[in-house]
Amino acid sequence: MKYKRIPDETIRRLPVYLRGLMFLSEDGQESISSGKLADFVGVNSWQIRKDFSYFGDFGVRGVGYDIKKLVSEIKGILRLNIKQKAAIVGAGNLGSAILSYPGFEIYGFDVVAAFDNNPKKIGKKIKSIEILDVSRINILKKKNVKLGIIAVPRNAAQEIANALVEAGVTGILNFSPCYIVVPRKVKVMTIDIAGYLARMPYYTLNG
Amino acid sequence: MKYKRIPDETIRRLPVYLRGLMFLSEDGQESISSGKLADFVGVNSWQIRKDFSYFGDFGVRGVGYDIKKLVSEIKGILRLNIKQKAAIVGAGNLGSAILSYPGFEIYGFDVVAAFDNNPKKIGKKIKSIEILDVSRINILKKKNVKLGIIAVPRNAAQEIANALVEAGVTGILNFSPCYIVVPRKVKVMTIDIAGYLARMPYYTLNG
DNA sequence: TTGTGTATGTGAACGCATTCACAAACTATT
DNA sequence: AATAGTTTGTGAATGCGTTCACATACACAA
Repeated sequence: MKYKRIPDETIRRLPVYLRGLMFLSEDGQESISSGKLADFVGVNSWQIRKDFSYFGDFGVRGVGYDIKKLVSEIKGILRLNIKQKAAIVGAGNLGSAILSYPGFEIYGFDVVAAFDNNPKKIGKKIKSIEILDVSRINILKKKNVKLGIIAVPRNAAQEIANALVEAGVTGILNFSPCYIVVPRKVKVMTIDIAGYLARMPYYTLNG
Repeated sequence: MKYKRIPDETIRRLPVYLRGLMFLSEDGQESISSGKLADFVGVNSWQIRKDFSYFGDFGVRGVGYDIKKLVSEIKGILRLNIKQKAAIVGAGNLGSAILSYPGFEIYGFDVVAAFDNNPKKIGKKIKSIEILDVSRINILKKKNVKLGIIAVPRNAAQEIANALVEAGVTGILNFSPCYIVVPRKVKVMTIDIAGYLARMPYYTLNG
């Protein structure tokens, strides 16, 4: 094989492959062809082969790919071998939903803190996590939490982002529908749920 | 100007521009330059100009863009002029959060039905929407609902998708972390929340 | 050991999106 | 009316990702 830079679009697809492969692995399967995997995860087989080719020779011609090897390799690339600590800010509807979302554990994420500014919520627990006042976000520094999830109304998002950065967070997953400014060293990913929905009519109503 | 096909990536950015512009409009502003808008929404100014150039001459050189005209044009392209009816399946944590998410209204979406398979939830209301049993999804045909939102555990997602398609839905927003198969005429957009998070360590831990 | 069937790996072609650079068009001022 | 200062609009260059086509490699059977 040849070592190449892994394209960003490939990185974007890796979690898709990963969850598919982990599912198959639990199901007892040991290897799978790019064609079968394609049907399972919804990506073209040639795209899958190209993607895998960026980081090694995992396939055996005539046979397919070794699932366990692939899982381990993808986890390594995404740095999911190490357990990641995360904190969530905003314990409203969306925040609570995210907090109790089962999907994070399979990737090795551990939500260790939750914050809100509503006095009624502070002190209560969700999934054994006590909700703290937002003014205490800086405890994340001590806890060595590097990942923050923002689920607050848009007008508070920038302020919360600032607090998170101040507390040493290097990655922010932002569910507020707005652009937030951070130092270059910090990575922000914004998930604009309403934005997805807003594109729907374009695709379904156009000829 | 020259009429060209609007690239898909431009379509993806339109909701971003739209919410920024609607915000500015409510704020009383009437026009804005690509540079200022760039700072506000987090997209390069040349990218903004290029994007806008695909669908008309809205700018005045030396001045900027007329916000109201832009808002109206973008809404037209995305087909957001007509009020869209949507239904949600799955009234768990995530479903409830989505149901009470304020962001959909601004784009003109109206959630008119909710479904769940948990007998304890059926009959209850969230935001004045009564939760119905999933077996009754086919009433969407009568209600003329074309947009379905799936927020159920992954093992139920495909089944629900089938029911939605059967009920005449042409667009599905899927929050379950799995690939679902539908007829070609139906558009599926999957939002894999955990997938976003899974990519975080790659960006924050790599040199 | 030879042949048949299957599936990978990858260079090359292609297509699409971003970025650049600058001419064109407007305002404001004197 | 002329000049200075902005800001748009867009052809061209660049860069990136997808798709294609096929040589390569392995399993299995006879």
